[in-house]
Amino acid sequence: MIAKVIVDVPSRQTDRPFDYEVPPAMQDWIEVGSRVGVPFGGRVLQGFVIGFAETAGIDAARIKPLSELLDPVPPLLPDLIELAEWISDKYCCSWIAALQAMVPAALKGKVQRLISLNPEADEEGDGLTSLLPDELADWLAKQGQAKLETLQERFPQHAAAVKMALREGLLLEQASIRDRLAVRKVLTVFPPDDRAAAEQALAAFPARAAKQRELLAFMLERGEPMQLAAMLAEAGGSPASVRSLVDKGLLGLREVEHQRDPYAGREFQHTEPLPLMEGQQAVYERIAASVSRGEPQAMLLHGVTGSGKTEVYLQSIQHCLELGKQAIVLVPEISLTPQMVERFKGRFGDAVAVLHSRLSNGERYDEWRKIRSRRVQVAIGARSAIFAPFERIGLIIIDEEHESSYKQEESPKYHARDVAVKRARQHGAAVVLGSATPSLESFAAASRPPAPGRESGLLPMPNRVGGRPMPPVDVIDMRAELLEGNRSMFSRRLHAALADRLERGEQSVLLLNRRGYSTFVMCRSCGYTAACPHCDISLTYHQKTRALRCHYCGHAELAPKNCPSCESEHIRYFGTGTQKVEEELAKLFPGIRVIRMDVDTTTEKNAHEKLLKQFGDREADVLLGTQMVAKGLDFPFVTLVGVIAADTSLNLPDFRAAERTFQLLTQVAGRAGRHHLPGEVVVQTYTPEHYAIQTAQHHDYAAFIREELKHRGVMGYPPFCRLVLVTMSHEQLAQLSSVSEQFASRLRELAAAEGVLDSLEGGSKRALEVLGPVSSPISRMKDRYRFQVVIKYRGNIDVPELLRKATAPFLEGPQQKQVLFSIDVDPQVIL
DNA sequence: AGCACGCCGACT
DNA sequence: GTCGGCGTGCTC
Repeated sequence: MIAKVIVDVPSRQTDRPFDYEVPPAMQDWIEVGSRVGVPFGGRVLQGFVIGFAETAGIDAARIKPLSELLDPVPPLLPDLIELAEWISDKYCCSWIAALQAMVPAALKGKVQRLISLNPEADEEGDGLTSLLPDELADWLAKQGQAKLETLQERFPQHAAAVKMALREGLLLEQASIRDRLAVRKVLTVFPPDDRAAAEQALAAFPARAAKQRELLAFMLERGEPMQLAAMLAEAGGSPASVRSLVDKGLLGLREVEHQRDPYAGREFQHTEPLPLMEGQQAVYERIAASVSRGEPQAMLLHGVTGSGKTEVYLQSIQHCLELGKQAIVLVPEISLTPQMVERFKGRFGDAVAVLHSRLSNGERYDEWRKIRSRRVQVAIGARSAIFAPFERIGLIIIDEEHESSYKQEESPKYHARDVAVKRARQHGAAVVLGSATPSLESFAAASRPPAPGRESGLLPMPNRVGGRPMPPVDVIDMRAELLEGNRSMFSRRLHAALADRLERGEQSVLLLNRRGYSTFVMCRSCGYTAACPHCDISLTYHQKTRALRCHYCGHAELAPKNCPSCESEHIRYFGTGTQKVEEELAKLFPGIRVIRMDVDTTTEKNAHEKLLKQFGDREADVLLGTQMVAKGLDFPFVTLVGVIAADTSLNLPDFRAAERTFQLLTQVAGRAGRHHLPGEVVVQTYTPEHYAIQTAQHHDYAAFIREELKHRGVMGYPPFCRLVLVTMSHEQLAQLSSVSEQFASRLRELAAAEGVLDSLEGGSKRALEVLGPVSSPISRMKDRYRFQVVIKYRGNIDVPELLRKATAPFLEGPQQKQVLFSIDVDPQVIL
């Protein structure tokens, strides 16, 4: 039997299955999805089995056997192997990158070399064994085998002898894959097996062994195993006293597998399904019916903020579980807050696994294993939770589906929404995309007339729970404020509204809608800005270390006191802006309590949650922050939302700028007046006439979509076409320029040969345009210049295949001199 | 990615 | 004359 294995080497040349012989002993254990150790080019590597064959595709003499099977239960399932192939094809990434994205990092095995004595050495009696230092040989004989590193540490002086012994076969080296982090083991103390004997011994204990006596008595009374650390903390004593009790055979001490549960010991208030409102009920029934049918279907749940989407999710999942199927819930990382987790844990208790980026590798591995071992039926998590290894998925929910964080920016550059649709097709599952502000792509897809006999995929929930009105939105023209002599960053309207909330003891949320979060350095006298010497980008200032750091390559330098260019002292560090707003607030409203949420205040672990909790407990009057305050917060005493400068995101040179602004304004406006107190929203802007702001003001998604679709149609952007961004990079500008030109023209030739090279403005069903090459927005990174080509196309065109053909000639020859190609299918940002 | 095999400079 | 530089190419 031959196993087809993808080896863990991130290189284009090895991105294909390699054939290995399956040793007979492994045959009943190995499956598609198994993780194996394989000999590869003189060393042992990790790989994944993607299939089997009777015979190998190459000369039988070259086939090697698999060296080990790494897990009794394969970490991947055949459907995920198939999905990995689909991802590698669609997103032009290596197979191994796609596979690796599906398993927790803890399973990325490392090679470990084990050294042992060769029992057959010196049978000829040539005396070679005497060359091995006795202390080393004795130690090894006792150990059985040892890690190479341990050997090196212990016998640094015997390097030559060890090398010789390995060469001569006195020592054997065995390479093996060890997980980065296996199951965590905890030293656990066990009460005596023989109670009577222990009690006797206790009575006979010498008086000076008081501590041992005490410990033994403690364990006898407890009668059940206890973690060593916990026991010592509770009963006092030292590990030595435990050790001697163990040596006397009175206590047991063993390593026990410890299951980490980040939510252990936390009580979750159990909740019952709430009665659904009319609008919710209709949507629920549609979803439930779809889950019951078991046919793949994607639906767009378009529900305004506060319409009760989460309750619909919960009951739909309930229905899915009752059918004996599993459910996956994706939420943006930022809204995976304790509030959210609580709602799911409260309804489904221990049937939920939670996967988010704050987990340690070990914790994530444990949550993942709960899924793999069928101990849970619901997985809730960020983007990568779409790969939860369930076997019968009935429902996949993607909350806030318009969020750009569903697109992974590193390879594999997949979009969780598209992967979800593919995975649902494999399982016959329903996909529910939920949003108050659906992406244009999803809206367009859901609005297409349904196939005959099928219902539309659009599920509207236009009303808020309890009939609460949407908060009124005031748009303030900051140009007029300035004309009338108000040079403050707060309009008179916002100032008055804030004063009013303070007086009434209600809370406010202030959003500083700034691009990025970085702080940069500029000289006010000559205009010098600190830039990275390796990248075409400003350095960001880090308060803690007083260092200037490059976000892209990690370059760091000490922040200068004087301008390096003109020696002036007028060098200034420009913060996120939130600091400035905070200062201004303190000046205008003495005694105001402000919680600032930006990169500076949320770098610490759990800082995010802590700050939100403080705000929820009404320890502050104002929550001031960047985009992160816009999402998913639900605080009853928030009655004012202020947006300090709505245009900053509008003016970005990106085709989604208007969409992002509309989404942000709508989301943040939805934070106000969610409960009994009525809310209001104040939006400050320099372009009040812009349709994104106008439509957000009137909570009019339909009007926004109409206008935005018009623009996208004229400009030729999604959803009217699809995009692929190809970025090329090289140290030498001339070489890059030449290759990128050749690549673009080759791409055009290939498209023309396929008969698809055509302006998108023409009426043909299949059309493809190649734009560029042009310099990338970040024109140099890590000492490499960057050029990009954008492909726009519509219709059924195999662009990945086209790209494979187009890049092929540039991937030959010496690799180090090559132009590097990076392909981003459906990019979020092209600028 | 590594590791081995293969052609040209500074050493015993 | 050899040791070793890392360029190039392969890994079932």
